[in-house]
Amino acid sequence: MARLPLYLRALGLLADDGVSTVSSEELAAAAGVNSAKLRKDLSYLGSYGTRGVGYDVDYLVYQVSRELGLTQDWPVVIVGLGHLGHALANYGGFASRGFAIRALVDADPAIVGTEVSGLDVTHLDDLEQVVRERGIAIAVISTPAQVAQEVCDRLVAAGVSSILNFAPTVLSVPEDVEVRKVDMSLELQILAFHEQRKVAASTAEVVSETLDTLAEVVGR
Amino acid sequence: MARLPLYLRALGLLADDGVSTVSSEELAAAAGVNSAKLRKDLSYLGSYGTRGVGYDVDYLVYQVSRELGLTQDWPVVIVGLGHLGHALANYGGFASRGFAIRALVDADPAIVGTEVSGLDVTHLDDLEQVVRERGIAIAVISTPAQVAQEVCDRLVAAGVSSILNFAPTVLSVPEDVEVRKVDMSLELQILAFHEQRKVAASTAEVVSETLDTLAEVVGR
DNA sequence: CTCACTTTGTGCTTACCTTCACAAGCGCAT
DNA sequence: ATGCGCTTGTGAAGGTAAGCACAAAGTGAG
Repeated sequence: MARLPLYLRALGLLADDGVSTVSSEELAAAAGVNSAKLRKDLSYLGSYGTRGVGYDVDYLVYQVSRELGLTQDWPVVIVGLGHLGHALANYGGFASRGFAIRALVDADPAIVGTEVSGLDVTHLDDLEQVVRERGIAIAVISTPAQVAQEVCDRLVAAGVSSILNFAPTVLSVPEDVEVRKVDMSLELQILAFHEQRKVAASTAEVVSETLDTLAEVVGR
Repeated sequence: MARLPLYLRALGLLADDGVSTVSSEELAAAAGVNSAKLRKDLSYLGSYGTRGVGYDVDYLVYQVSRELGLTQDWPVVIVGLGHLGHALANYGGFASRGFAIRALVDADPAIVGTEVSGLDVTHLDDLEQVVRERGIAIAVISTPAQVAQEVCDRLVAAGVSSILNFAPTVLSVPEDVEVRKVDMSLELQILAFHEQRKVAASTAEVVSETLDTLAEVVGR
């Protein structure tokens, strides 16, 4: 389930606060979901709760981590070191959540060879070699959209089977490869859509009120 | 619908290629969705297609943009100028898609007053003032998780009604405020989950094959 | 030991979303 | 003018997920 990481984060915060036991109600509130949904999700992993008491935080953290495959560190390559790639390379949230950035790759000669966040930047030409040598199964694509598909194809050919795509393109991959995409413009456009509807709604309200007033006046 | 931006991007690419008419089948392939779904989504906006022919690309771009509220430029504020905030401020994809970054806000005195991507960085203390003066309705939060809720509350109080949250926290807001979140670790964890299952599946396969072999041997 | 209280795990209903399949409509060739 | 082929728009079926509501199960006090 795609909500497990959310629960895991909430559990981590609780553990940091020294909480040892949590009810589905509390955890659901912390994760922003319905409590029945949370219990159903957790029951899918097995019966790790105690009726009348709740869930043991540490034990649940372990079980959820295990289910998510986070008991080991996954080696990750970041391809494309523009502003976004840099930000991702420097983002501390990865290391603390079971991911180890093991390679940085770019095509720009001005960047290749320099050190970013403690890692040497490798040239795109050596992509396959780096992926194979370092046993990388998960890749992050933060290149321009034009080259994203080509990079993707090469990653897949080199054995990568999970890709996180920040480029605004639809990537086509074999069905045994998992792709998730993050598109910031797209998210903003969805917000604009709702914003637009709010404005339209309030305009309609004003029009409606105006018409009511008119009707009153005419009715007199 | 949350897929309209996806269609819009595909349509933009087609328009750039000089394509004037497109069938639902082609557009669906370009956007990576089912053609029936696409037709139903578009029919919700009205009947803008011609049977036997398809959709006029330019006209459809206009209609979708209108529905998304992208015929005007939305002013946006970015709060938090760490690596990610910088990347967002420099991202060209916003301006070309109907968004104008009008303000950058941070709490770090070392950054306040400097210029990033052609805009002066304002101090967090002046957040409300900037939002009101520049008529900002959409905000991007790229601060550390600890201060995200506080920043969010202040934004809402200042009149912002749509928020794109990059901080790994669940924000609580009044129900008339729309929040969308982008959490990169979360996406990676979902990938790790699938990766994990692939490994588990292939291990199971090996075990199963081994058992088969054993059964054969024993059967002899 | 028993009873009252708490919280999990889950059967069932409801709502939504996806997809198939086809009638209706349009253009073009003859 | 007529018929053929293509594509849209949509009714209906199927599937999936959400949430209510309650039985089962555990705790602790008296």
